[in-house]
Amino acid sequence: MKNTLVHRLREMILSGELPAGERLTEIGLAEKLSVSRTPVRAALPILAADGFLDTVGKRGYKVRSFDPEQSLQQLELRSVLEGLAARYLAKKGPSTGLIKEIDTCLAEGDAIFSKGYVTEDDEDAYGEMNARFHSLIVDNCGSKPVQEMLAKINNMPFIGPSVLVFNQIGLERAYGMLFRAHGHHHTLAEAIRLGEGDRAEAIFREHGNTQRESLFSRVEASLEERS
Amino acid sequence: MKNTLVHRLREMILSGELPAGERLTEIGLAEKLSVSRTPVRAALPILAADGFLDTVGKRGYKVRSFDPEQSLQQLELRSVLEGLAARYLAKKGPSTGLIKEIDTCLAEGDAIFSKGYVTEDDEDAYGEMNARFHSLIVDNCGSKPVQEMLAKINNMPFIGPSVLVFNQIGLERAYGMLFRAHGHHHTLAEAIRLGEGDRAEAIFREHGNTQRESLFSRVEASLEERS
DNA sequence: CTTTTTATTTTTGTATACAATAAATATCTT
DNA sequence: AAGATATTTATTGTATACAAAAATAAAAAG
Repeated sequence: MKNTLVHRLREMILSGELPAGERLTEIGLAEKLSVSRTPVRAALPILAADGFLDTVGKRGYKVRSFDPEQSLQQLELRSVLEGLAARYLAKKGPSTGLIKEIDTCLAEGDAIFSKGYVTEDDEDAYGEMNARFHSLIVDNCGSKPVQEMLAKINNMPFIGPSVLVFNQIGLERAYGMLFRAHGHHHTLAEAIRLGEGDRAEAIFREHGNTQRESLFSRVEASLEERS
Repeated sequence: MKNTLVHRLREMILSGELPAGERLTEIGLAEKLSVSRTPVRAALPILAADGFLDTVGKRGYKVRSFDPEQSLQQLELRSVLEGLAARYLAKKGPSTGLIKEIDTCLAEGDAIFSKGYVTEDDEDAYGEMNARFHSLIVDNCGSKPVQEMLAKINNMPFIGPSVLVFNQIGLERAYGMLFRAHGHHHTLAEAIRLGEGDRAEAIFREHGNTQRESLFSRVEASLEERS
């Protein structure tokens, strides 16, 4: 993304500087950000389309309130779409180059878990690999509409890959969770190789439950933080 | 929608006045439409987000080329999401009021097909009822993310409910197609009533194939038209 | 005192001017 | 003449002024 202003506003919303429910006027934001109305006018519809803002009547926007239930639904939606992508990929059959890249991801994960525990550094490495693995599936599924939808979902608040951080839940718990998720990666890769579309889709849907667990932890942590 | 300019541009794209691949500059469009750059500047990102335009580099947009394959993928994506909505609805159980509204749709459809044939007027009535039926499922599925995604898909070119018109394929063929689709509605309603989420989802996915057939016909017709 | 109408204020919609940047062309050096 | 560099041109980014519309407040009528 190039537009720096939508990023600034995203951060302000996620950090709570712009609290949920707050009404946003072009003039007010322009003054607060020391720019003219024109760029904020360009940024607001984008943020609304990304799910950060709600339109209030036909006049202006307000910060969308954070709804944990809705975040879970977003997460599930992503799993469904990724499942569909996996089905497509299994159906058409992955290229040999793609299989190699997938195997690289699997090997990296195996290396991490072979120790029997995970460190904080491992989490970063796993997160990077995990994102790459998912991208491999989605980018090669052959359906641009699915890709674009997933890109939008990944831009939505609270569920993008970047927030799947595990450092708030304890390393022991993270180990089990990540290990299980990595197991899904293995079985998914197998299903794709074998051309088993139904199975690939089912695995990815179940895979989402792992992420859901992580989000629950995150919500709990953020709630404790505010008390 | 309020923004009349995006509508005008949509029409110009769909009608071919702005041919696929054409580069769009703010100043050029502003002159052609006799407005200033400001409103077109607001409209272009919206059209891009809706899938009518592609970004060319970091500088401007071009009209996205019409790809039949991609339209089919969009259609399938919609079926998958509607299937998910149907699953949700079946899982949580529909309210009695909702069941009544669904039954009303079913009865309207039955009345249309009881004659054994369809007229052009019937097509309008069926189309209206069909849209209402689908809305009932989606609006009551309980997942705002799914609803918003479907709203976006319905805004995309060539697959919105409004283009599911059948007057180009002959009334005999339309009868069979619509009758089959209506049968899906019946079985779907039953699955929802019985709380059979898996079945509801499967039916709606299959339901999409009917629409796919209609789109094929439409594409053929539009290709013949241009020759 | 309530309701309707009118005036005021707030906020968004549009137009235009200017600045910044990327693309294209021309110029210069070797 | 080829490549690199400067200059020009085209196009988007930003700021500001003004117009239109909507919300709010005030005033008048019943």
